[in-house]
Amino acid sequence: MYVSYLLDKETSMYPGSARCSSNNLPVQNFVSTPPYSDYMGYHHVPTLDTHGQPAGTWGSHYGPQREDWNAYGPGPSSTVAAAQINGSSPGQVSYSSADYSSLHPAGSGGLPPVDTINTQQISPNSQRHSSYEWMRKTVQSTSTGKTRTREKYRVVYTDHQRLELEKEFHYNRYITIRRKSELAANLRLSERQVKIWFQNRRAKERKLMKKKMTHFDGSNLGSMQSDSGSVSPIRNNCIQLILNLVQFADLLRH
DNA sequence: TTGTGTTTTACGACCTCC
DNA sequence: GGAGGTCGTAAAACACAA
Repeated sequence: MYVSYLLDKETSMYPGSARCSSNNLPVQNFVSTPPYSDYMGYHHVPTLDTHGQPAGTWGSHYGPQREDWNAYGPGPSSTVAAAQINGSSPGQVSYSSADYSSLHPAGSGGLPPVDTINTQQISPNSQRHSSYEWMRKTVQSTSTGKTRTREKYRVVYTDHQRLELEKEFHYNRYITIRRKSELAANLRLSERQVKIWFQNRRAKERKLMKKKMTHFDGSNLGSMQSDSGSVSPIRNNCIQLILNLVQFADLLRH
């Protein structure tokens, strides 16, 4: 599920409704959030933004992060391998209860615990990924001689992970250290992954803005609607559904 | 089915700031 | 010196036309 992708009318990205229609995203995924009325406007708020959550609602679960995946050591890779064996995607790494409990103490608030959501249900990854040959690959070296991560060159984040990251991005283009820790713990990503995701997301937005500006310079207002010229009705319905759910969640919160 | 273009993770190089 | 920023890029994942 791509909230911003849907909201920013970037139809070149996953045109149609393949992802949207394939996700039976439960309502609880849409945690109470204000409408993204100011989206696309940069509003860097360097101060801590708890998004209306009482400070510390997530508890002190700043346990050992999977920072850098232990330098690609045996730890994460073993869990990834287990995920592969179980048929789940790398982005849906199943952690041992010990790992999970260290990151998710009972009663922690904030984002909904990932395990409350059937990730197999909300993510199409299980359908997308039929080949995990990369697991067997040895260390790859590019033409420049650079080595790449052997264990996991690139994982595909679950829709839930991306949704939460996107939501956070809507609040702030720049994530605070604390929010990064919270988000990483709740999404079971490393802080490094969260940081890089935000970097890439900002780069993407700059790219989109640049693209739209070039279209705008050509006084082609029609192109602002869609790069492909038309918007799928199903996609429009998905957008409307998401907006309705966000507003509904906001109403419930108040 | 396959070729091709796009998007998504992840990294390195380089820069700035504290 | 470390953290985190941008920028450029590699390569996997994905969508889609032919």
